[in-house]
Amino acid sequence: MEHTRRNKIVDLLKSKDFGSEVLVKGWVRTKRGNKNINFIALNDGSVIHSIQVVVEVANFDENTLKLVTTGSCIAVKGTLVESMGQGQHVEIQAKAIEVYGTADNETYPLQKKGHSLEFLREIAHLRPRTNTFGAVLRIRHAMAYGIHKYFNDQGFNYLHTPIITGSDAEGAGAMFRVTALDDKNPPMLPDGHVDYSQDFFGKETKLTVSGQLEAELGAMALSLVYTFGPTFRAENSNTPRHLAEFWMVEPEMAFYDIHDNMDLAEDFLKYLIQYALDHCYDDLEFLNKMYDNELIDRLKGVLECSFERLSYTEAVKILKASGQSWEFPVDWGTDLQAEHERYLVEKHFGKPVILTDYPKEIKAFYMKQNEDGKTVRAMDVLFPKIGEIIGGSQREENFDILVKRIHELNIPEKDVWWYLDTRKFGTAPHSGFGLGFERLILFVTGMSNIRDVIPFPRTPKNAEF
RNA sequence: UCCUCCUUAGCUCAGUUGGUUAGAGCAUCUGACUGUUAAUCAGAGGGUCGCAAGUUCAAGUCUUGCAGGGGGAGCCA
Repeated sequence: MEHTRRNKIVDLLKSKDFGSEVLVKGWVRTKRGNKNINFIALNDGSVIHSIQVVVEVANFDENTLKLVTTGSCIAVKGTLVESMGQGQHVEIQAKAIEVYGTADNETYPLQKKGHSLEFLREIAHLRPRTNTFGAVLRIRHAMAYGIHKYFNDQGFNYLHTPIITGSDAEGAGAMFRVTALDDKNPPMLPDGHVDYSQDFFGKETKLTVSGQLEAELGAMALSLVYTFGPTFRAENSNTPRHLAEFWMVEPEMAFYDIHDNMDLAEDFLKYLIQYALDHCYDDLEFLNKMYDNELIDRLKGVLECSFERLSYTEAVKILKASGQSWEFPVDWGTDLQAEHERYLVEKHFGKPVILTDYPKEIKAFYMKQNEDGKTVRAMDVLFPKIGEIIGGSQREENFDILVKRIHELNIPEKDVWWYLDTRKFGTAPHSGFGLGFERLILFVTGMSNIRDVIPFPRTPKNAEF
């Protein structure tokens, strides 16, 4: 049995090659039947559907069949036939079964019946074997591939930015420290602080919160670059939209202004959603049926509309004129709250919204300042259900203005000298944005908790598996 | 981190104003059934009621603390 190439279930389910000999290997979802005939639903993860294996009990060793239980892993050699039953077109008449791995029914946690997502989070090592997580993980893969394909086709270069960083300049949140010092007896300075000059890198280092600053360095040579890698935030965020370890996509484009940036963001998101509909329809259909009846309609809706683009200032006017009562008051100069963003996206416009030109005080130092002296060329893409999916901006390319802003915010110039050098030598107008990969997967799958769209979520108080 | 709700069988949950031996469905096990579709039917086993303390003649039920989880908020992607 080992020497024959196995057939993938995704291919067999589409096959009309009845009578051919096939070999399938996978995990048993259910076995049912009577003392004469058994039906095994076998899944190998190649597709959400299982294939039905028909077993004439008389032809098999009773002890072998006893080991074929929900969760066990088996290989089946048999004949592909047209199904006599109602639920499927093809099935396999089994000739030989080899059990690779048993799964004790008394202790195997996954049942034939549905489980709560909360319970499955506690057994994240086994949840990929469920229909739901199979679907989510296949979609996640397709989106990762689609991202690379999109940027490659557009002439972007995939730039690997560092995971370990010595700069704390992004200001995107609390960071995890990286150290090789003895945690029981670290070298100390006279002032009582740890002496990181004796650490592995000779300075204090952290896990990155963003690859953007380094991506800008790449864009100042290759014109079009993007990063796609893990990102870490040590914030104590306990929400269905935050992870301590997540994946972020950050394109950075020389010679793009804020409008080019918005065009790219919109086209990029639509491409990915179309890619999911084209390549993951079975999985989307399952998720649409089981979790979110409006999922596929919502995805198609995004493709059909053009994103509403307006300035922060205009948004504030709309919110003030809305007559809604807010938990947090709307006022020019304060950041918009989730309730405000939701109103704009879900009630007022009923489609994705791109907000631009925010007050500079509530945005990062590197964003390009407008002539009004008050706002910066930021752009946030807001999506229904999940809120901010993309945050980006045109970058400040003027050396003097950027240095002045850095001083205003008390960012040590010595930490970002290399970043400032790009504005000193051959500076160029440029733009970029960050897409939270898991937030994209949330939107595309219709899942409602970000912990269910990454295989092994890292959140406060949880680094299991 | 804040607000709020939850924690009872392997899973999902019910459990009345505090009162005898804590229930159901599914799962598991045993048996029946010649093609099933979350198979069906019959029977059986399965519980430190999250942990700790308190109130009470009596606590799954009331109080306090702790832990874990859900939802909302903040931080953000």
